[in-house]
Parts: sequence; structure tokens; C-alpha cells
Amino acid sequence: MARKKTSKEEILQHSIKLFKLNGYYNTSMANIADACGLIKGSIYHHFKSKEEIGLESLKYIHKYFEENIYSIAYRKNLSGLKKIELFVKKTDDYFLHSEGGCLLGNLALEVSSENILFKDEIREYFLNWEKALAHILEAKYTQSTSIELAQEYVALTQGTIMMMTLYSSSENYLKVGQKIIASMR
Amino acid sequence: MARKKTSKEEILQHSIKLFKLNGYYNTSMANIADACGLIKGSIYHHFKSKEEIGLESLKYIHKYFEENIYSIAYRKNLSGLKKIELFVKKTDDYFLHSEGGCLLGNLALEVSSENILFKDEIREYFLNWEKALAHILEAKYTQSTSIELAQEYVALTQGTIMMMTLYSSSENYLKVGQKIIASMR
DNA sequence: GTCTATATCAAGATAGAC
DNA sequence: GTCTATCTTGATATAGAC
Repeated sequence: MARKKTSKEEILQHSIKLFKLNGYYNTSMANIADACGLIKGSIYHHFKSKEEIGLESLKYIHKYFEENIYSIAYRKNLSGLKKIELFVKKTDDYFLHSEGGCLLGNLALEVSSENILFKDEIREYFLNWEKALAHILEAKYTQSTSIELAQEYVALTQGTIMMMTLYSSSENYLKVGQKIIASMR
Repeated sequence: MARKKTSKEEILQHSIKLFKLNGYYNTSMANIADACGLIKGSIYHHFKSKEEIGLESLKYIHKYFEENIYSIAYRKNLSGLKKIELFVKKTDDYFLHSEGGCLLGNLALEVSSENILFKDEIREYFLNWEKALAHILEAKYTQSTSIELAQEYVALTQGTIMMMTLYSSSENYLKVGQKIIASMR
């Protein structure tokens, strides 16, 4: 039986899941290889180091958010209310199905204070999230109020994901999106 | 020159700082020993394992919050407004001087999904935080509104600490406390 | 592209001298 | 209570065969 060729993307997806659930430092190359059905040495054919896997994992998720969520804010054919509803729906779809919470948020607390590459990527992810939300809100609020509301919403989302992870309950998480939608009505 | 006797509390304080800044798994017994001016083997005279240091660190901070902050909610001689003002002031004093954010929040994301002892301690810390806040808010709101506001405040505080750590700016952090105070006016 | 094998290093932890 | 010394394990990473 021929062995299946393993793609970089496949390795990233397994790595992301492990990093989210067990943490970055507590996930070994052997853990990642196991999840991919490989032996740890084989991973180095695809990535030159664990740090590269970590950084690529962050970029992979960041790209997903840019293309599928943040971009909604800059569409020309939608009302502000429709934009925010869609933005929240897509965000909720992601996090309600994301075991282990938000990788970027998790690594912001676990590793960003000593890894500047990780920190820069994570900061960009959150800044672009805030910018996209603020852009939508500017249809109704001043620029400074919009950025304030956006920052508060992002922080509240992250804090609520932390509590959702801790309490294994998504009840409060869902209120956050409803709140930001209400602010555009 | 006689060597100084090292207390458990001293070791805990150094460990807490390291865990907050570098993460739990990324902090080694040697790192802790270094910070204490000891050799790693010597730490085992005071604690039987790294896990014990981690758990004691969480309990140490939890105890501080119980005694110095949560307890404010249950004082008999203060108005609701005075209570919330003092509660927020003490919380802010702590987190504005806490390099590396909130250890309990950090470890909630880094290790709690696989360490049930840590998870239970962290959950209790946040539950008691919410209960104390809700108790204050009940002077003005219904029980269910109070617990909702308390949960939202705690989540927002944690998310804002995450952003404060990431952006190295405490500007938004301070707004959170003002908001909860305003809700009692 | 994956394997076996191995090099190197650092981790958590223990025993016993001082 | 701290030290030296050591055990054992598991980590990242590399070399070369298939």
C-alpha cells in the first residue's frame, strides 16, 4: 500500500489543532508527526524548524480571516448592517467550531513576549480585525468612536473565548456578536 | 558569607514572574532556580515537582485576590458605588503593575485543557471574581442582570489585558474599570 | 517523501555529601 | 538548606538509505 504524500497544509492543520489544545511549547515535533501519521524526522522535509511551523500556523489562520472575514468590511454592495451581520456570523462559525479557542490569542499570551516574529504576526492579525470592524462602524459612528467600539469588541471576543474554553460553554460567547450587531441598528 | 535561606514564598514569586513572561512549559526548573540564586536540584527541597510550583503559584494569586479584592464586595460598611470604585482600583493596581498580564488567564489558555488541577483552580478564581462583582451589582440590578454584567466585565478585562500585553499600552485597559463604575452610578 | 538511526542538548527529578 | 553529581527521558534537529 503506497504511502500518502503529506502536504504542508495538512501538517499545518494538524499542528494548529495541537497548538490550540496543548500549547505551543507543550506540543513536540513527535506529537505533530504522530497526528500526521509520520515519524518526527520526516516533518523536517517540509519545515526547517518548529518555529517555522508555529509562524506558518499563525499566518495560515491570519490569511483565512483576511480572505473570509475582514474582507467583508470592504465590500461595496452591502449595507453596514448586512456587513456586520455577515462579519459576526463568519466569526462565530469559526470560533464555535474551533476546539481550543483562538490560536493567535493563545500564543499572544504564551509566546509573544519573547518571540518577536510571532508577536508581530499576532499584532497584525488583531490590528486588521479592529480596522475591519471600525471600517464597518464608521457608516454610523465617528472614526474615533468606531475604533474604540472595534477594540472593545475584539477584546471582549477574546476574553469570552477564554471563558468559553474554561467553562466549556458557548452561551456568553454568542451574546458578544449580538451586541455589536445591535450597535449598528 | 552565609547563604540566605530561601523561602517557599520567594520561590513562588520568582516562578510567577517567569510563568507570566515566558509561559509555564517554557519555564524550566533551572530558570526558576537561577532567578532564586539557587541550583535546580535545590528547588526540590521546597517543592516536590514543577507541577506543584505551578499549582501553588495559581493558589497564591487566587488567595491574594480573595483577601484583597473579592472581599471588598462583602463588606458591610460601604455603599455599592464605593465598593465598585475600590474593587476596580485594587484590580487596576494589580494588573497595571503585573508584567506579563494575568497568570490565571495565561494558564487558562496554555495548560488548562490538559491539567485538571490547574483548570479547577483557574475556574474557581474566575467564578469567585464574577460572584463578587455580581454581589456588588445586585444593589442596583436584578440577580440575573448582575451576573451577566459581571461575566461580561471579567471577560472584557481579560481580553483587554491580552491586548495590553500585545500592544504594550494600558490606555484601553483603564476604560474597562471606568465602565463598570459608571454602571453603578 | 518517508524511513532508520543518531547526534546533541536540556528537561524533570533523585541521592547523598557538606 | 544548598551543593555536586547523576539518572532518565524526551526535545529539536540532521544524515543518509530506500
